[in-house]
Amino acid sequence: MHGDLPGSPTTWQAIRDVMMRRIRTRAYTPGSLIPNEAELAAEFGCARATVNRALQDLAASGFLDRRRKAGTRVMEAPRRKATLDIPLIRNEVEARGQDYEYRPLLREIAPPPGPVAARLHLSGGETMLHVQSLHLADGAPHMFEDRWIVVDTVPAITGADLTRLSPNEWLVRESPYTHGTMEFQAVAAGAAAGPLACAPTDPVLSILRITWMHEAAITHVQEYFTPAFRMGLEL
Amino acid sequence: MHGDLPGSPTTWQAIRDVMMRRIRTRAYTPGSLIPNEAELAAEFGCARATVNRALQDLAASGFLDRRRKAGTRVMEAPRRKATLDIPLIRNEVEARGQDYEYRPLLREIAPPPGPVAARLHLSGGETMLHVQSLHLADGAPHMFEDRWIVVDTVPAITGADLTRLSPNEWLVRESPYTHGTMEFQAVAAGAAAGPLACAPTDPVLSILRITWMHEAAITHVQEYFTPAFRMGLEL
DNA sequence: GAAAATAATATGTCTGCACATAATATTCCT
DNA sequence: AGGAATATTATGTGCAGACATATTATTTTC
Repeated sequence: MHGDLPGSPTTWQAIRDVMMRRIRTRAYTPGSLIPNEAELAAEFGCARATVNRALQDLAASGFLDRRRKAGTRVMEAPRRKATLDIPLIRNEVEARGQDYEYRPLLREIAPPPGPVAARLHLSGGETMLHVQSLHLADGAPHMFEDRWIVVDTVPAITGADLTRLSPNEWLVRESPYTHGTMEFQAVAAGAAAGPLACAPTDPVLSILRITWMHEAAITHVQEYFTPAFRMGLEL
Repeated sequence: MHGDLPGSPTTWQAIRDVMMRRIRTRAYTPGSLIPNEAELAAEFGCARATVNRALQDLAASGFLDRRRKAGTRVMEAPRRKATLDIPLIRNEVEARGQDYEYRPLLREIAPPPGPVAARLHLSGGETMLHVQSLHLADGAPHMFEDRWIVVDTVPAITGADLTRLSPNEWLVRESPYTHGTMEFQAVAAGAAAGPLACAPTDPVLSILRITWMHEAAITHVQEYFTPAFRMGLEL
C-alpha cells in the first residue's frame, strides 16, 4: 500500500494533493474513515503536523469531515464549493481582451422606492443617491446597472466624480463593507432593454447585490447583463 | 499601538480575525505593507509560526498579497470571492423545509445532438444515456433537468435504477470527477415550459454543467429552474 | 441496569528551532 | 560606472514535543 510518493518532497501541499487524488479516485470512498494523522505521517515519512496541515486544507475545502476522537472521513456528498470571484466589470472585460468603457446615464438624489428601502431596512425617508450606468465591451452594451447608495452611510459619495469612475470602483476603493448578499435570477430585460439594446422581453441574467457596514446598509445594485452573457466558473 | 487583545487566547484564528478587522476597518489600508511576522508575533505575544498560519489563511482568501522579502500587503481590490456551494437539489430543497420529490420523465439510449457532442469533445457516434427529470419542492415544479451521460466513461450507469434516485445523486455517489465547468445564463423556458408549468417565453435561470474524468467527458446537464427561483449567496 | 466517573484516542494548536527560498540591498571588482 | 558576487531580509515550511479539547469507550458506583 505504498509506492505513492517516489522521491517526492514531503511538503504539506504534496500530501494534500496525494490525498485529494485518493479521494477523487475513490481509493478512499465517501463516508469512510481514512487513516489517522499518525499513520499517514508514518506512511509519508513526515511529521504529524505536516499531515495535519494538509488535511486541514482539504477539510476547509469541504472534502473531508474531521472530528476529534471520531477521526477523519471523506465527505458523503462533497459539498462542491465553486469559488466564484466577483471581479470589477472593468477587469472582467479587459481580461477577455476587450475594450472597456463606462457610460453614466443618470445621477439623482431621491428617496428610495419601497422594495429598495425594505431590503436595506430603511424607513423610506432617507436621502439616497440613485445612479444608473452602462458598461460596454468593445463598444457593445455589456451590463446595465441600477444602483442606490445610502448617503448617510457613505457621505463622501456625494462629492465623488462618477463621470469617469464607476460607482462600484469608487465604493471598492473608498468604502469597505462587512458583509453582503448576492442573488442571481433570470428576468425579462424590461426597462434595461433600452440601454442594453435588446427587446424588453429578452431574458437577461440579473444580479442583485446588497452590501453592509455592520448594521448600516451601503448600497443596493441591480445589474442586468446582456442576453448573450454567460457567467462561467470552474469546478 | 496595543490593546487589541485583552486577555484573548492566541490561536491563529483569533489573530486572523483581528487582522481581518484591521483590514476591513482600514487600519491597514489597501496596498500598504503590514508589519512583518516577527513584529506581529511580538505584538500578539505568540510564536511567528502562529502569525504565519493566520496570514496564510487571509492570503488564501484573497485579502493579503504576500511575497518573500517584499513583505505582506493588503490587496488593492480584494478580489471578492463568493463561495457558492452546489448542493444536491434534494438537500437544497429540504434545507428550506420543503418536501422534495423526484420524477423521471424520459430515459433513452441515443446519439448526442451536435452541440452536446461538441462540448464534450465527442465525435457524435457514441452511445449516450439521455435522461430528463423534474425535481419538485412541496409538489411544485422546481427544476427541470436535461442530461446526457457518456456510457463509455460510466458503464455502470446503464444498470442503475434511476426511477427513484436522480442521476445526479447516482453520479455523485458512484462516479468521481476530476474537473468540470459551470455556466449560468438566462434563457426563455422553451421546451422546459411544460415540465415547469410556465410559459415558453418566461425567463428562467439555467445552469449548464459539464464534468470530466481526466480527458473523458462524464456528463452534460442543462438545468432549468422555475421562473421565481433566485440563487442566493453570501459575501 | 442506569448513571456517573474515568480512561483512551484523534484531532487542534502552540512553541522554538532550523533551514529553504525568493527578492532586494550592498559590496566588491574591474 | 557597471556588473557580478555576496549579504540581508521576509516569508515558507518542516520537525519534535507538549498540552488542550472533544468525543467515544470503558469502568465504577449506586
